[in-house]
Amino acid sequence: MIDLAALRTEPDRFRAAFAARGESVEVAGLLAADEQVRALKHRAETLRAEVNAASKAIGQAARQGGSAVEEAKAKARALGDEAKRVDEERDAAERALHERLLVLPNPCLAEVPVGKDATGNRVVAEWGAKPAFGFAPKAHWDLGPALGIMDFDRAAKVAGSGFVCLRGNGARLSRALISWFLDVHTAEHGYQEWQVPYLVHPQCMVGTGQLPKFHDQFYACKADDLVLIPTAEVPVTNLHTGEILEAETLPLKYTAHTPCFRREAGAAGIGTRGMTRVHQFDKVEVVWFTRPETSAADLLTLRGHAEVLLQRLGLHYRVLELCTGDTGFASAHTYDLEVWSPGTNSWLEVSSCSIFTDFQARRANLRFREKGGKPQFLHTLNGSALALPRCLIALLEQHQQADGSVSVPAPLRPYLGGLERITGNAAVTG
RNA sequence: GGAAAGGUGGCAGAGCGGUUGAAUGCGUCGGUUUCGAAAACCGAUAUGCCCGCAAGGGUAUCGGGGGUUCGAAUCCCCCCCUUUCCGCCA
Repeated sequence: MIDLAALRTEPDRFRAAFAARGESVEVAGLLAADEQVRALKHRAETLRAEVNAASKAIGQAARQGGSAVEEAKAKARALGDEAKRVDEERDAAERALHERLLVLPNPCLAEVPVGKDATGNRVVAEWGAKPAFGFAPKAHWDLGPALGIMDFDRAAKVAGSGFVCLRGNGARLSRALISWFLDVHTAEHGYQEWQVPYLVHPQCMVGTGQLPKFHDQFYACKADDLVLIPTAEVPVTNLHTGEILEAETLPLKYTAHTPCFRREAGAAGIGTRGMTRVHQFDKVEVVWFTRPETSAADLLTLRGHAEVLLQRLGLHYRVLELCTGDTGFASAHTYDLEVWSPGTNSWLEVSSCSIFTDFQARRANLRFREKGGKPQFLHTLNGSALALPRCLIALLEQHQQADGSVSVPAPLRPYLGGLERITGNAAVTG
């Protein structure tokens, strides 16, 4: 959520920021509504002060056995009714304004390139090179089933389209990636590992920015008023809701592996073959709660934590800096990591690293305090490190061999009992 | 799911219709004392919003929401959470 006080003092900055995102926002209307709310608030509080003073006087008079008590009560009652009426008016106006604020996106940082859509994104780094094959590389939807490690048909049987089963060494490889990611983050990058709920209160989704605007993008359990998380970002970012953290504890760096559930409404048909876009996938996420002064630099550090994983897996990838028109609703600056998929001849997003400035902190009420200072909103950052299915796709496709087998990158071998190569497993291909 | 007991400031824990934003203790911070420290003593110590240059003032908040009342942490209703017991169960 944006800072209303800031909107008041520099409306033009916000106008420009919204325009850069391609959003038309009626700033003047917002300011007028804000003005109205403030006026109502002032009136309501003034009236309430009068009621409180009258009540206090009645209490004193009653104790002294005054005679005018009944008369004073009637007067106070009338005053109280008026105060209540104005307060209800104030409440309605305040709610309406709040709803309008909740659908406003976060202004992007000044250095973010201005652009209309994905075509305005810039490639800012590229690592490795496209692997050269002496044969026609296969796509994972051929490779996986042939190796008996991926099963789309049976997933469809139990859950419909948009799901995948991993099997045997496929399942084990996925588990190895998760464990290795978490181990690197906790042992080398200073993160603390969490296991968190996969079902959360809708309010958490407001905190991170998915609600109220993107309500059709995730699964909801209406009977229990809970939603399935679309990313670990949601439960992890909301962990410290309502708390005031001591400044010296920052940055808090958390990592969590969770499944992620996404309806992908409206995405049917585009790039949905195989497991590039599925309704359920695993992901290791990293989240920072940090100070405003360091957050911009922290984003690069966080991005590095995701990149090093791809490097050690020997996977060719590139880094995209998203332009204003393609940056997500809550983010102020985003880098996407895209890994090369030779089988589909395309780049696949395996990580999105973002700084949210104080946007989520305002929504989720995340604050910190310097010693002796006032509480202030902290900054949140997060990134995938990394998303499993697309890592798996790139790994299989980039490391595939002429005979259809796949070589296992060295860091993962200890997690696979020393396995160096995945070959067809006759025992489970039935 | 059933029964019971609870949810009060950073923590512990009083308060159960009238200057109670809330006793007391602990913790924390500042001061006195000390060569220094401990102890002791003195003082300070919630958050949001509004008005104000400030000092300060106002308002709201005692799990959440509604109600009764001139006035609610205190009374009533609904919901949530915690603990214990029973049931069920990985």
